[in-house]
Amino acid sequence: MLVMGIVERKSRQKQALRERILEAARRIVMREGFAALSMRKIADAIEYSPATLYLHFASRDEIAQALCAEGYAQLLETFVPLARIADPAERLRALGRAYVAFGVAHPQTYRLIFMEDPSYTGAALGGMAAAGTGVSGAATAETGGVDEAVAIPAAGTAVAAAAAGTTATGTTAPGTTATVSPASGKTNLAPAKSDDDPGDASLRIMTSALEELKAAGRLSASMDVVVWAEAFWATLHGIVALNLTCPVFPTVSLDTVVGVALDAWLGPKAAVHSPGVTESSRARKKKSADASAESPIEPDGAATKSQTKSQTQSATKSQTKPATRPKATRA
Amino acid sequence: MLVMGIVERKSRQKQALRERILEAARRIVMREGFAALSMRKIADAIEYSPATLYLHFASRDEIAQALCAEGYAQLLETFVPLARIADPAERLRALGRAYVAFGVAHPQTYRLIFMEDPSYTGAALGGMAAAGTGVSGAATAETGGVDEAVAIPAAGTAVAAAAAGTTATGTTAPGTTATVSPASGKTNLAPAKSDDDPGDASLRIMTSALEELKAAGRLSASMDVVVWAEAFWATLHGIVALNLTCPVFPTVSLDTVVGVALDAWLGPKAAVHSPGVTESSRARKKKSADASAESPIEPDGAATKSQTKSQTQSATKSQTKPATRPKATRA
DNA sequence: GTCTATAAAGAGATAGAC
DNA sequence: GTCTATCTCTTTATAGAC
Repeated sequence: MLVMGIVERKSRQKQALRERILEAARRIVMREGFAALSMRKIADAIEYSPATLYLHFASRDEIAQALCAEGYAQLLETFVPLARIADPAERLRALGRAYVAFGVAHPQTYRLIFMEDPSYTGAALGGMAAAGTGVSGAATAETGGVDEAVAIPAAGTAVAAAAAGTTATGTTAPGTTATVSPASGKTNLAPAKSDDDPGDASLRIMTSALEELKAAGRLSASMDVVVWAEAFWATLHGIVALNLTCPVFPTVSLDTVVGVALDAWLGPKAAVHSPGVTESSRARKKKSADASAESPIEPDGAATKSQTKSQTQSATKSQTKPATRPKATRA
Repeated sequence: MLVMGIVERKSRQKQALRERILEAARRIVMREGFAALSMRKIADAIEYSPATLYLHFASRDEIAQALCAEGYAQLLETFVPLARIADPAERLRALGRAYVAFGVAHPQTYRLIFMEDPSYTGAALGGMAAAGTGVSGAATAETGGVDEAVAIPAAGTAVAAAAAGTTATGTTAPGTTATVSPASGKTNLAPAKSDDDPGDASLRIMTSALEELKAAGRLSASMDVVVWAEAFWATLHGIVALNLTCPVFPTVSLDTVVGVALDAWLGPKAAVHSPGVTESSRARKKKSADASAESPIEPDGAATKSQTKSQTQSATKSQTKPATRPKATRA
């Protein structure tokens, strides 16, 4: 039974190196963007030869997907505490603000998981995919189809599991699925929702809030929850994405834009109907940026926005078109 | 005076080749994505040597920016006819739908101009940049700052100019600024709005509609037009961007999501207040996808969505990580 | 398990002949 | 103006010695 221990030690060592690889990869992505991630750079960073990496990951892509999984878990994590907010509308507001704050705080991570490659983005959204399996037919337009009747306990379980396995800095959770294929290994993996998928869990947090909103009569009964949720998400994503890509996007403060968007979807604080409002309460105006506690945050490691811009840019290009830089050689 | 003619002929020939280069580049981008664009590929396509390209463009980047300018003009073009819609709310709805339709119909073009590189995205948005010059301070939060008082004729002029020089298929307009630096050569280029900038023109179309809306009392008087416009844009961008990047994004029909989003911002057809509604008219529900005339469109050249997905993906990777593909060699 | 060395492919950009 | 030839540099991934 001694060999057992040796085997385990070796296994631990192997795991440890795997961690180091991911850690280095994560740092590179955060500093220089995903496009600048190369096997060589990782190898240099951990002071191993490139060949060694292939003993732990079959390809660069597999590393990328592992990073994505981390990113999703990290995002989900920021949602978890907010799921306890009693009022569903306020909960959705908080989720929205947290979502944007996350994107702005971790631009490269956000880019990686939501703006880079469809296969990366799709990896953690298996649940949605399974539900709305078709491409864009008028399939689930009725009112159900997806997880209309999800109970919050289910979401809570999944959330807790995902959150537990992930540290605050985003280290890979042992239980987190790193590759795509063996999706769960926990419950059924083929047909419906994979149940411990971060994307799914987030979706459930949102839809359950929406269900409550609807049940409370604050959302038009005729509104399809899924449609609303997707449009709402798109709005948030648009704000983040533009902010990351368009140099001049929020001409005004980001908080202000987010506030207006939340008002548009949830009403200026009071009761909600279609996505409408009771027109009385507009004493708030654009001062809706009161929850500014979570907005001025340190970016991934890239400093403030204008810096992030040029930095990201040069970094990106240094890999998209890595070659030559002959001016440095020549001039 | 004969030499003049010869000079002109040569100049025409040079221009023609420049066109051919851009045309080839455009085709490559549309088919395989921007990441797959390389000088060699262009050279092969037009059957010239790579070196020749450098007589017309200083770098790959310059070609990319020329393509961006085309893309912006192309997008602006789709807006022009809609600027004549009388009702400002309906006009904004139409603009929104057209925007999304454009993004879906020309995924690679949209990616290039709005999702790729901040410098590309920023190139055509000089007007906005000039106005809100700072990065994100609470600068223009008051109510003006940008072009609050723009008249529609001004926009009309710029629009006409841009539209005239650009054919339906998106061929480079002779008058269109290809490089970044010589922004206009027409009016003042340094301080304020460059006036013939597509991004600016589009912005003006939108803000003027908003001004009318506000003047008609259908938009809360306290609402900052610029903020509203930016949030509205973000929503549309989010819908397009998610659709292009997230394999399963619109679980339901894209039109439905767009319709709900438009309702959220403009109200379900009737009068508008904050971004609210009169709660009466909800006989429409999600049947708001009546203007579906412009939605089922042929994509850039990439077929339907699911195909676009995998295709884009492999194409993208074929340049981001172009090397090796040794399985093909080996297996 | 880890390394060295290298294959195989591609990129952007330039020098200099014609 | 155009091409050939080349430089410099990058990448992923593997083979085989240790």
